[in-house]
Amino acid sequence: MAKRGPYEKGEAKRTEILHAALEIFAAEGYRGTSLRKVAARCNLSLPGLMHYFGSKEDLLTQVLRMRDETARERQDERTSPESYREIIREGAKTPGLVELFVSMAAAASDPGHPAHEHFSQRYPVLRERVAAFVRKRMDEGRMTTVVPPDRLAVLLLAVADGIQLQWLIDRSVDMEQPIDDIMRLLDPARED
Amino acid sequence: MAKRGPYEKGEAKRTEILHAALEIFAAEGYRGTSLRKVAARCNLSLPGLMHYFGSKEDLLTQVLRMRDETARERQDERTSPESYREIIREGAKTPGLVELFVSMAAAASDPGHPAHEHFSQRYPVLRERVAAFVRKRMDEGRMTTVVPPDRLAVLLLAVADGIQLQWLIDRSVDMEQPIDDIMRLLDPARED
DNA sequence: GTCTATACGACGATAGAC
DNA sequence: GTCTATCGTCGTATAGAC
Repeated sequence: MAKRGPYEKGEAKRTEILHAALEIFAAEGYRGTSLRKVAARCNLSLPGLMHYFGSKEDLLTQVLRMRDETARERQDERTSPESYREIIREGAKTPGLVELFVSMAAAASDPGHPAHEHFSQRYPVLRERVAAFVRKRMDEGRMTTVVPPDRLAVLLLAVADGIQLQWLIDRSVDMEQPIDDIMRLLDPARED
Repeated sequence: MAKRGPYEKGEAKRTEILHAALEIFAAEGYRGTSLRKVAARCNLSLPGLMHYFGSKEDLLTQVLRMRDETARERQDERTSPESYREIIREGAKTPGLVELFVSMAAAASDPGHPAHEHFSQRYPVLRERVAAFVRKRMDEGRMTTVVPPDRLAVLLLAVADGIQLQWLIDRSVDMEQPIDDIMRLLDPARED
């Protein structure tokens, strides 16, 4: 561990590729972006790029994973309507990545897809985190208890994903408003 | 108009192709299904199929359009939580078509995509239909008025789309439960 | 381990004959 | 209206240089 390992250069290149891929897909979208373009950006031949990633889907999966991790780091441990909005606001800046996320999620419905495991793990984790937040709010008396936390978590995640789908088609759709609306509807102190 | 036009056979073949495409994509999913497979099913060469549709995306767009129309016919004019659930229940039988819908929606975020116009028209229509339903419920005093109908429509559609995304990854997710939950949350007569 | 060169099969698309 | 033939590009696989 004292001496730097033999993989130092490789790891750096791997990261460079992931960043380049993220950039290109963010700019040009999922469709019409080829691995050869990504390879060229990294001054690499196509097989040179494939040395690091088993397949295109493998590369894309790791792009999503990296994106997920940086988003989580920024958010730390706290979950709140504000961090919720923050993530959405961040996504609004990069339509290409939202498109990538949605396309990958659809493709990953096949259990054989490399990203299937990623999403299979991701959703339960997100659900549990949201459920924990909901429970806290309930304890504070700031959230209705007519629907149990785990089901409320599914509902809240659905709102976030679904609004992104509508926004992809029509950028004038406000992605934060529905978040505000659902939170207000869940507030027991609201005046009807 | 009295005599049948010269397009009679062509129209029949066109419909046959659309049905074959829908079948194959429902069975094998969006990914990994080629036009050559669809052409073979119709006893046609690839260029023979392309004669009817300008491009693959064009064909897929018309598949979605056809699917949409049959769904609407079944539903008639009435919009209700029950018809809402009915559509979802129908979708649950054909994961391949749900995947197709989601993938197309993502791809159609590009204004140049053939399906962009389809989705651009579809969402406002759906929103208005749901909003009309919401307004009726409000008038009957069976729905909260804290959030205006048009915003509630966006919210309800987001729930429906979002839950499909979660279900694509994890088929054990109940797609009807969140619908029930949100309707309950919107009911002013609910006991908190 | 890192990378280039080359080749393969399949895809969507097009040109032109019949 | 439908075909055969062909094109360019895609993701992928293999051989081998350094």
